[in-house]
Amino acid sequence: MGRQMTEMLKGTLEGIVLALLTGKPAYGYEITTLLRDRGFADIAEGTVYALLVRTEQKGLVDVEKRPSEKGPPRKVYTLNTQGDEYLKEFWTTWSFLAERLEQLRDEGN
Amino acid sequence: MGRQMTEMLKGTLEGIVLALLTGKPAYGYEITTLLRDRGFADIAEGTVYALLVRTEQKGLVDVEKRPSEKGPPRKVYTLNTQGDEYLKEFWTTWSFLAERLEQLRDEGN
DNA sequence: TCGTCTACTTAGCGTTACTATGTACTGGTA
DNA sequence: TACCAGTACATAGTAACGCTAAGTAGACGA
Repeated sequence: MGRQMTEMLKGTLEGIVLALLTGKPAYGYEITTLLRDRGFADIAEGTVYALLVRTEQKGLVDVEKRPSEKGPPRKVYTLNTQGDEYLKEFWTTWSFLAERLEQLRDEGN
Repeated sequence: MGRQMTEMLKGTLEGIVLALLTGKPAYGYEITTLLRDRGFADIAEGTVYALLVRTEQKGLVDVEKRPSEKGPPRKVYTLNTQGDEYLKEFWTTWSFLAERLEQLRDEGN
């Protein structure tokens, strides 16, 4: 992973994961594959699990343990009301930043 | 400053500052005011100075000391060739991220 | 003299993503 | 049976970055 991308993901990866959870609950391993499918090929598993633990501690997601046919039990994460609220703030913050950056890039010639 | 914004600025603030330097050299204090004018009202001075030190150590900018009429001498930063290269990479990285996020937001309903 | 504006510096902190490694279960195959 | 790949989660240690807070220092007006 490039250094720039690593730093840029700080703060955004959380939003990305929460956005992936809107409407459809998912478990950690599943989320890492979803991320890979979306082009985030180099995000380490450990990163995702640590992030999920944090979001749970912040009370943004509800967790349910379900047996798997293929391995250890899955921890299924569901976005709750607080998480939805938090995600809205995320989009607001991101929009602000994206607008300023777009403007800067346009000026760049 | 919101926690989300603080985290999101990691990685992007550097690009923002380098972008501000394209074409027109500037000194630290000036850059903080430029940032404020652009809506980044809450970015601490210390943050900017530390960032400038880092960019200098990475060899992305050239520095020149010039006397000021109103206080201590200014350290004027100019984007050099390496910095320009780095900024290009920044835009590439950011575009990638912005596209994925835009897509995610669109799906969000 | 005091406060304000200009201008830069730095030590310590919290948060985050990455690296690396480990545990544990299932199923296929040699 | 032994081994390996795939599934699924966990965690200790590290690097990088932005923030807080405090400081130094010069110019200038009240």
